[in-house]
Amino acid sequence: MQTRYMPADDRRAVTVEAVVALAAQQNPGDITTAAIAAHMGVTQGALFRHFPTKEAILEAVMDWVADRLLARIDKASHGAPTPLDALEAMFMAHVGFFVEHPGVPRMLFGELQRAEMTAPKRVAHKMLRRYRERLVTVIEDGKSSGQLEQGNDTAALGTLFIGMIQGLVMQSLLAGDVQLIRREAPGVFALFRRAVAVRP
Amino acid sequence: MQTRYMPADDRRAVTVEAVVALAAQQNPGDITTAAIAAHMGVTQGALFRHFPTKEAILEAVMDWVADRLLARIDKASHGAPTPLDALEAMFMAHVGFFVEHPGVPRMLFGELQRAEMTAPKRVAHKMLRRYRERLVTVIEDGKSSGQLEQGNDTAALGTLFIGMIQGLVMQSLLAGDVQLIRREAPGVFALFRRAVAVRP
DNA sequence: CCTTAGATAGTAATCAATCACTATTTTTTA
DNA sequence: TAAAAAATAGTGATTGATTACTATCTAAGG
Repeated sequence: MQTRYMPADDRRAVTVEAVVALAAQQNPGDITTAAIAAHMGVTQGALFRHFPTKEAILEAVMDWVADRLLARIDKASHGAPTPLDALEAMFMAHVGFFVEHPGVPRMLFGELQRAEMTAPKRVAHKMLRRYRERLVTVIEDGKSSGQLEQGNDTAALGTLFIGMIQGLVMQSLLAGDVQLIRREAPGVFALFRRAVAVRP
Repeated sequence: MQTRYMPADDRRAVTVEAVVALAAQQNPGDITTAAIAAHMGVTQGALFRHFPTKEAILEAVMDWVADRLLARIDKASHGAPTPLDALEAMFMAHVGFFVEHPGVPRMLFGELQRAEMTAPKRVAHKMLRRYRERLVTVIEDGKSSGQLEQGNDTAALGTLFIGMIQGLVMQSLLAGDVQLIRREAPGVFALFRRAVAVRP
C-alpha cells in the first residue's frame, strides 16, 4: 500500500501528458493548474515543485509537441520513395498525430495566436519554422527530380500544405469527431496532388 | 460642452468595434471587460447596461462578423463572370476583410476552439456553415458549366479553400505583418486554381 | 538522517458582475 | 409650453469567485 514518490523527471513527463490530455477536452486557455494537478492525482501546489511557473509547464508541452511531431514527419518522409510520396506520408503522419493527440493543435493555435512573444509561443514558432524547412526541402527535391511542377511557388506550397491540415483539424474539432479527419484527408490531399504534380 | 449620452444601439455598436479593435492587438481570451470599457472611454460597469454578460458581448461581435463577412463574399461572388472568377473574388474579399480587421480571425478561431457550445461559438459555427454553402454552390456551378474538374470532391474543395485562408492568416499574424497576406495570397490561389480547374 | 515529493492551507491579484446613486434625455401632463 | 415624472446612460465602489503562486509542515526512501 505504499504510495511511492515519483522522480522529478517522470513527474514532469506526466504533467505534460496531463496537459495534452486535458487540451483534448477543453479550451487550452481554460486549463488551470488545479485541473492539471487533479488529472495527475496530486494537489495543485505539488506542480510547483517541478515547474517554476505555469508558463514553464506550457513551454515543456510545446517542447514535447515539437519533438514528437517533427520526429514523426521526418520518419514518414525518409521512408518514402519519391518526393510526392514523401509529402503524402508527412501529411498522413501529421493527420495521425492529430488523431492521437487532438488537443495539440488547439494548444498550438492558442499559443501562436498570442500577441506577446512568450516562451511557449517561441517554441511553437520555432517548430513551425522547422516544419516549413522540411517541406521546402522535399518540394525542392521534387522540383529538381521533375516530379513536381517547377513553376509553382515553393513558399506558397508550404502555406497551402499547412493550411490544408489546419482546415481539416478545424472541421474535425467542430464536428466533435476526431476520426472525421481520417475520412476527409485523402480527398483533400488528392487536390493538393493535382495542384503540385507535373501534368501527365 | 455637455457630454451627451449615447443611445443604447449606438453603444452596442461601439462596444463591438472596441472588441474587434482590441483583438487586433492581443489574444482575444485576454480581453477584459475593463479593457473594452477603457477603449470606449467609459467605466467597466457601464458595459452591463447594454449587455447582460460578457458572453453576450462576444455573441454580438460574432453576429457583426457574420453579417459583414458574408455580405462581403456574396457581393464579390455576384459580380464575377464565371464560377472560377467568383471563387477568386471571394478569396480576395476574405483577404481584404482580414487586412481591415486582423483581430477577427483570432476571435473566430478562439471561439471555434472552445469545447462547450457557447452562444458566440454557435454564431461562429453557423457562419462557417453558411460560408461553406456559398462555396458549394459556386463549385457546383463551375462543375456543371465545365469550368471546374468534375471528379473533385466538392466538400474537400471547401475545406481546402478555408484552410488556404487559415494558413495565410496564421502566417501573417505570426510575422506580425498584416500586409503579408496580400503579397502571398495570389501565389496560393494560383495553386488552388491548378487543383480545381479543368486541364487545358 | 536528510533530501525531496507531496499535502495543507494559505495570499494577493484579477475579473465579471452588481448596486446605489447621479446626470441627462425623453415623455407626460397641467 | 413649461414643469413634473419617468426612463435611460453612466459612475464609482464593491463583491464573490477564481487562479497562479507560496510558506510551512509531513513523510517516504536512499
